[in-house]
Amino acid sequence: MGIKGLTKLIADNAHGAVKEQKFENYFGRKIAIDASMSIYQFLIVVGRSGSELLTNDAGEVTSHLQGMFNRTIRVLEAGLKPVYVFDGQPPDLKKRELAKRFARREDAAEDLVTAKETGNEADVEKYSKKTVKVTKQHNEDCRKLLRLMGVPVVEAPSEAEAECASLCKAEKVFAVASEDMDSLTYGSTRFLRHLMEPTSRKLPVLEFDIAKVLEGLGLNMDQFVDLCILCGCDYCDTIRGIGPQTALKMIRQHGSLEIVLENLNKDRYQVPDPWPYQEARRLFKEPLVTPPEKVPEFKWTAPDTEGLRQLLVEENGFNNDRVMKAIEKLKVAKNKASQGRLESFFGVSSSSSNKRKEAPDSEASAGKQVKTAAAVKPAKAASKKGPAKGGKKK
DNA sequence: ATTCTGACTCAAGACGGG
DNA sequence: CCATCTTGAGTCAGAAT
DNA sequence: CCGGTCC
Repeated sequence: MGIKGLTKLIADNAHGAVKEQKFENYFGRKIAIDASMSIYQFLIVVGRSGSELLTNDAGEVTSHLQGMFNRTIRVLEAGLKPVYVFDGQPPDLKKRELAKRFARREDAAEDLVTAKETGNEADVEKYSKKTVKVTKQHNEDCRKLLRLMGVPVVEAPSEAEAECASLCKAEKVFAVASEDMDSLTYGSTRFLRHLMEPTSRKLPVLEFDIAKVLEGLGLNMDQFVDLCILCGCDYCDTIRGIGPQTALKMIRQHGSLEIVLENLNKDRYQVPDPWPYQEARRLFKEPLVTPPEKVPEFKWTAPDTEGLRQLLVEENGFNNDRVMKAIEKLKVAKNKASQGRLESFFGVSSSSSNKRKEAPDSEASAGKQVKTAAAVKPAKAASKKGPAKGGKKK
């Protein structure tokens, strides 16, 4: 579940590390996205009524396809270049955490049975959400769908978040989009939250700049990783009595987990018996990922019309007209996106952007990007609600 | 008065028509 | 050996320091 | 912008 309390800690202590951005600002950017997390959300919410989801004639769930298809079209229409990253084998250290989640799901499954028997609609709704799991089949379906849509897919050897961060560090992508704060712990240089929310919830995209996070917290990257472990992560239990506040205080004071432990009042604080912080640290700093030089260059190709029709219409009962219209959108989006990011801003082409083989959009990303961010600022101030819309959700 | 815990809750997509 | 995997935010209680 | 529908 990410890093406990890290959002608040950064908000309180590292002002300026987070910028509010607009979705449209990422035109032309390559963005790494954790696929499993998206699929999970689709299974929770798309087409659900009671404990039912969208299904094909064979009774197989299709909510994930519906969700992934539409969202990806949306993303491509906005000119973003998504790279979907799928999970591989979880590290051993995560097994205990996974077992916990498994148990929680089983409990929910029991409650669900009861709720169905007693006919309690609200409870059926509640518990069925908690029993959702992303299966291998869902992942396969989505990989197939994305490939047919011409969107690159990465299969991570282990944690998708770690792979995303690695791609970002190597500048294979501009940023990582996730809701999971441990993207930062893995070292994503640029990290986006709520990238998909603005359509549904009108939240601004939050862009975290890790360099500024470190600056604000007064830590180096190694210390930041230690801070995250001390706050609580998927790999280690927390030390009772130590939360985000004291964790930050202690790391600032002592500089590393080793020294913190040396100076820790063992009567006051009890360190969990196996507390594999060194192993956890290793997983954050040197996770199992594809070596960046072995990552093939990402390509966004034209959609395979017949393949999509076969998969969605023939095999899964999607409405033919809808699918065809959607494919048209894809084609249009592809043409629009094939122009560079700079052209979309200035209306002219920049010849310099073709020099490097891999850098058409990472060169603009480096330092100058700050200027465009500054240009956006007034817009943010102006967007301060108020006018015609009213804003009340009734 | 501050800080952490733990148990709890809630909501989560996207499109198109009126 | 098989199949596996979500997450955050907010709040409110009570306990420890 | 709200409400039903998507499969």
